[in-house]
Amino acid sequence: MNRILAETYPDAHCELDFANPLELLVATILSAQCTDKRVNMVTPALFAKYRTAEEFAAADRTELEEMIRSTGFFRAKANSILGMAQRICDHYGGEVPHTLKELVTLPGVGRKTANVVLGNAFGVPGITVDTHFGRLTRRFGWTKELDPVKVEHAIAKLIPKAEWTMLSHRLIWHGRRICQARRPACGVCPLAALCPAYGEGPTDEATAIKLVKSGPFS
DNA sequence: ATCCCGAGGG
DNA sequence: CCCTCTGGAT
Repeated sequence: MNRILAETYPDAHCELDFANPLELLVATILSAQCTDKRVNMVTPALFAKYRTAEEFAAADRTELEEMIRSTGFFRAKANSILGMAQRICDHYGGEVPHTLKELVTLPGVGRKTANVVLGNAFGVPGITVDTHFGRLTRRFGWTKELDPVKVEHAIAKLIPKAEWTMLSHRLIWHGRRICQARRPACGVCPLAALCPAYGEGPTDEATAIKLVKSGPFS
């Protein structure tokens, strides 16, 4: 299945628009529970107004909230951006740090966000277990784990490190285009013949979680 | 386990 | 109406 994914999505890549590590970090924070398409609608104005960690840290909270409102969770995200920028100024000389350990100390930055920045801004192999990655690897029967960290470790044993970042992009692309949460398009899926969840696949994530827990996939 | 919190699809 | 979208902090 991994080989077919690679052949189907040879050019899969991060679909958030960014020009430097700081922009990617901000865009990834905004992408929580939000489509990247919508993130890309608010970031041009945002990145024109705030260009450095210093400028983000000095941003007016209300103005920042209004600019990112449509991405949802806007108060929490504004708070994360302000705190993250402040800490980058205080502890990292205004530059986005390059390690997972340092990145996850930033407010609003968890393991998933840190791996996105490492993989796409710094070229460090990383597995980014988001909603798509978890759903697809469970449907494929690659893992039964629900905890993102356990999913990450399980896949790390199955796939060579050099492929981690591209696999993440490919699963996300496939999840967006074909293997959608609510209505997977099994009829046009290039993995159909190999997929344990073909046809009788769950049609929504809540159902999927219940089925995985009761153990029909193995 | 629950909260944050908006937009779009079915 | 209900679910989902590249989660993280409490």
